[in-house]
Amino acid sequence: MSHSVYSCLMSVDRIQVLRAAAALLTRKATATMDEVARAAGIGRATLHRHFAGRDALVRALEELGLQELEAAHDRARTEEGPADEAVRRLVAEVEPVAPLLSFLVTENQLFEGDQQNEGWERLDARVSALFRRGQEQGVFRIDLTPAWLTEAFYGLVGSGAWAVQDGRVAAKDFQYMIAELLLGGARRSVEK
Amino acid sequence: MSHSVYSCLMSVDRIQVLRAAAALLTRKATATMDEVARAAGIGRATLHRHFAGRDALVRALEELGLQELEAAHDRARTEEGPADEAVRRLVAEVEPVAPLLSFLVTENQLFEGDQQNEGWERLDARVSALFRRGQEQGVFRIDLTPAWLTEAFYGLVGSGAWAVQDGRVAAKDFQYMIAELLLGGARRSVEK
DNA sequence: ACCGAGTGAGACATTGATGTCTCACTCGGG
DNA sequence: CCCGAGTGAGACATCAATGTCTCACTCGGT
Repeated sequence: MSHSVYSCLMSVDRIQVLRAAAALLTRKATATMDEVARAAGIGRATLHRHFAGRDALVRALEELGLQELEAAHDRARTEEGPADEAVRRLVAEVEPVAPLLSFLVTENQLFEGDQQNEGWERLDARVSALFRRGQEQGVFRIDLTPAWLTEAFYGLVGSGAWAVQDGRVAAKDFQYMIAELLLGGARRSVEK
Repeated sequence: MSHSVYSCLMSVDRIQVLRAAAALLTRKATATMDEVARAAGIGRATLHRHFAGRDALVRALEELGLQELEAAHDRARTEEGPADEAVRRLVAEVEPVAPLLSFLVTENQLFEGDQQNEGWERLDARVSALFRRGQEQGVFRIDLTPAWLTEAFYGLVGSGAWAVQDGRVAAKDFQYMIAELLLGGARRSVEK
């Protein structure tokens, strides 16, 4: 019995395999189970022993991503202080999960309504609440709905992840580019 | 011989089939050739007569999307006037192509380097030039690279298309939401 | 040294999409 | 009216990925 209780029903092996899978699928979303197995340094049979099938693998990745995003929110303490600063902290904490997030988002678009993991709703609610809080604080404009700002947040994080991956943006600029555009926009403003 | 010369080597039938395919694949990127055929109201055999295979179909859609995006640029006259107004015009003209654009972008991420259609480079260059022009005019901030602004533009248009499709944003707000966020950001500014 | 759980490699069967082909049918021009 | 190009429906063969199974091997604990 080599299993040991880690985090939440995840053995150490599972987590490592999942990380490798995430790293690969993030770059090549259509990767084969065989490719995933090789990338994780294990045999295809063993991969199947961990995850019943490709579907189960993606679900597990979804679970991992959701956990990490929730953790990012917690660390960023998005309920505290000025909303714009909270957004900056959130972008910073989300950066490591960005590629996985963008994979899951595009993958989710394929789940045409079947049954969405309720984790996304909770996450959406958290991001949305942040923007709403900012509006109530008078820090954010009220003519852009929290729902749209949430959507835009995901979109920009995804775009940023791809831009970095393809070398069109330096990795060190990731946080700045996203936070600045999201908060301040492209237009040059007098107040800075 | 029912073929007639339209636009650019495209018969009328082809265009109509492509439009139907775009409408479907935009919603369900993994749709079967059979589903595409049904959606276009033709038989699978006929679909194959028009497009050698799924690959050829996607390439044709890419070509269609590129043409429409170039046309949108032309109509928006992105080389004229203040850059921020040009961006607004561009967003407005791009709106009808947004779903197709977002499909092609996510699809392109799968073409891992094989051979990219050079049309994208030309398009990127055009968008990028617009932002660079804005910077030179002093209208846009210079600390966000044109490359990133271009990427963010695509990302926001894609996010907007999905948000509208899922009903999270009203279709009539599409242009405003994107242009305002891209230009002015989320933060409430004193100058308005 | 033995033993057994877990593994990797490979051999299958299965499934779903794809591509090709044939064959009636239709519809429009001659 | 007839003819033929183009079509839709369906019958295949093909191919790739998947899922399942077996078998020999390894390595850690005893």
